[in-house]
Amino acid sequence: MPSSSKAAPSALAPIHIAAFREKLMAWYRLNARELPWRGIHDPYRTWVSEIMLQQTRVAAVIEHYHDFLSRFPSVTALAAAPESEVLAAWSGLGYYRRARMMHKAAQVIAEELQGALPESSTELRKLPGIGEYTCAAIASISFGESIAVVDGNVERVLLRVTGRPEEATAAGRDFVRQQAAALVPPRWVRGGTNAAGDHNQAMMELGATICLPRGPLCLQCPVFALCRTRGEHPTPPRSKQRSLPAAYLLSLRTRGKQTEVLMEQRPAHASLMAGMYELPPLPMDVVKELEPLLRLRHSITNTNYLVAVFAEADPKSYALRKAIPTRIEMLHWTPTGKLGELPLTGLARKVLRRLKVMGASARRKAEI
DNA sequence: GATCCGTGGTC
DNA sequence: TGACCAAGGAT
Repeated sequence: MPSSSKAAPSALAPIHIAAFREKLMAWYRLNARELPWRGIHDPYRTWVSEIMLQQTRVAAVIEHYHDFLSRFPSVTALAAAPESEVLAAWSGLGYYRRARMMHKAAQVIAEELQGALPESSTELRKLPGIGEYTCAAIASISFGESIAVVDGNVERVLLRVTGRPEEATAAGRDFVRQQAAALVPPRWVRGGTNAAGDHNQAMMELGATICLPRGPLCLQCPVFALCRTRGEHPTPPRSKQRSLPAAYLLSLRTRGKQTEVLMEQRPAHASLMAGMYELPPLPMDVVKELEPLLRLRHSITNTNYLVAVFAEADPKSYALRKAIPTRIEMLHWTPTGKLGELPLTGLARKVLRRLKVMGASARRKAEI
């Protein structure tokens, strides 16, 4: 334990830096997960993976990564696509601003940079959606630049290893940045080995698989011997969640051979999921006596929605449809086969799949 | 610097 | 069930 008020020597001693790197890399070579964006040599794909991975779990990214790339195989293809298609491919990943900004950045790259990503962190940083972490990640992984990444994993690893108490201050962040910078190896790229890029990925991998937020697996940790805390690292409490009921209408009709479903577009100026499509929301008082087709939970940031989906009890009645409070211009009958092309909210996508209105592979069918 | 932006798995 | 979390960025 670092204890005491006497300037605990929290920075890693220089002698330990080489040892840390070597132990980390030896571990990484044996234990790196095989991920779709590992071992590729395509800056565009690395960029896509890094944007998708922002605040998003690996499993969720894997579900979208291949589909996104088959729809938009290159920067120029992405730049040429309508925004709604980009959002449709992003549906379910959340933080839709990421998709909008990446789309804009692709247009800048296509129009001003001859379709090639900038190769330095400084130039990458100028693109929309690419911040301090992402520019360093792409520059090191794709181009071998010796620059440290600091994400949530790296921060946790370094605070634990050095024993510095967590402080949400500029000084605390500076400390972590300096430690990370001291650890990145110099540029060295030869035949499939990229010292800085591999080191950065190894740091994140250690945080993601060993130095876990709770219950770190210290006995499996390659740098256990160098660690000051052995996993002690209290984290500040978060704001607490609330639960709210929500109701939606599932309304289907037949036109010729097609089944259509009534969808509602969210306002273009909404702060949340602007312009995306969902099932029409119903006022709670309209449905309070009714039995839903489906109940499920859906959490958005700090709110846990207790969702119920209703259909007309009598198919010839329009009682629920008439109860939709939204302006009619925002409502659209959509053939079920085209749902995959629509920028659906994650909740709408989840409900439509659960009720088999939309197949899990509807997107692929729509492509053909 | 604080706040906002989504989701779904896990326990 | 509620709490917690995951490779941040923009404003």
